[in-house]
Amino acid sequence: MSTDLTRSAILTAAEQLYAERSFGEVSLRDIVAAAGVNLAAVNYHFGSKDELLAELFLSRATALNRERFAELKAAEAAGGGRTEPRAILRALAGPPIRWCLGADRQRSAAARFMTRASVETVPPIRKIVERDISHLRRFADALRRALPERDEVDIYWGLHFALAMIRQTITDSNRLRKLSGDLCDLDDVDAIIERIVSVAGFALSAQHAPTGQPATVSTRR
Amino acid sequence: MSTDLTRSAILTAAEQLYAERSFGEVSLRDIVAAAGVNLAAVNYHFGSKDELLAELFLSRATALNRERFAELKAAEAAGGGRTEPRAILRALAGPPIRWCLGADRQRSAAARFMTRASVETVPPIRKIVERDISHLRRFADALRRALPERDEVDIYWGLHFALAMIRQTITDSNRLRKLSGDLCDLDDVDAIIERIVSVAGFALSAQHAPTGQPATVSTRR
DNA sequence: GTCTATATTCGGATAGAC
DNA sequence: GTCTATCCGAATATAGAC
Repeated sequence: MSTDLTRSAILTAAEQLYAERSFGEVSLRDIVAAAGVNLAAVNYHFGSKDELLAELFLSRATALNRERFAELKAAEAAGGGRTEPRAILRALAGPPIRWCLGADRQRSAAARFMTRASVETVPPIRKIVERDISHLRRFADALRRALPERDEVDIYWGLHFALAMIRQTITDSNRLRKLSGDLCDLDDVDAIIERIVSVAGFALSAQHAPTGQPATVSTRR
Repeated sequence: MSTDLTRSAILTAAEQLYAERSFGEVSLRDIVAAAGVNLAAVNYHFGSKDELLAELFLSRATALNRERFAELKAAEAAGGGRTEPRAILRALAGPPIRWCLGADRQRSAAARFMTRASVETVPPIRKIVERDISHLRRFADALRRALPERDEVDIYWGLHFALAMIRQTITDSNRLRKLSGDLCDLDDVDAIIERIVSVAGFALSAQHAPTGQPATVSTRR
């Protein structure tokens, strides 16, 4: 391990390419060209293309989860007995949105890479993504404890929608910018996070009429 | 043209395979095997793999847009001068969600194929997807007319989030089912559409605090 | 229009020198 | 650990018989 320059050059180059094109469309030759290393180095360091992808994904997923959990724990600690649901949502949405829209280019690539990889059907990724459900469960549990009076179904749908907005904002922020004629400000990262938190919070907390009727709003706090 | 059985067999087989695996992972050999036709038939009928994909995507996108616009026009006609925003959102979310979660297997594959294809980086698709922004603009305009007092920015973000929830529900309904321990009922399609409409309606209509403070809800209707 | 057979390209992986 | 050269399989595309 240690500080292997070749190794990390491959990882960062692969991440940047995978952020914009799918797994099948990026060849090892593309990667080594971008990294400025030799073709054989990939197999030497990682064994195969699949294993390179798996290691990259696992590494980023671990880092993202660490950040999310740190914020979740902080929110739970700050809330004492009853954690604020919006603080939980903020711990979920904050890290990936800040990664994607923040100034750090590598972090931004990492966020886009991860959302792209999460729909990839390649075996090594599927396995890791499925294991990732357990991390979501931590957030679901936190929300259930924070909103014990709510129907569990609303909690899960709210989580589902929160993830939807996070993903869409990571993958399609450019379309939003174009569609809005640059009206939507994608530089104010905190405002975007609050917007997602606000909408997801509504999804969690409001009554959603089964059919036809408009939803009524239960004001909390 | 006419009723070419081979042609349509290829299209439906390709659609079903693309619904579950990405473009690069489905070979022409997979497609012709599933369709029960000869390998050379693809190039004879479509010219190339890319052109097959493009024709398939264009065909489905056209059908989906037709359905969405029919509902949009009906909503606008029913509303007279002032169209109900939720009816507009229903015209956006209803067709794809019904396709995906309804009983028609081919339609379901079509919905999943389209969301998968829309993130594909292959040239023929990119072109069509980008042209698709104009269809979204129709919905954005309808919402602007329906909510003239709202900040345009909220309209665009609401549309963005609506598309996010639609996409996530199409691609990740299984994860939701698993995460919720089968609590979330994915068979009640109308209830799901109403839930999306409800949350997207909130995104459109409520104040989203710039930072920190909880959002306040403006009750409509 | 449909088939078989084949040309051609491309990409992942590896052998073996240094 | 790094390089060159090469192998091998897979997949698209096509030529040409039927």
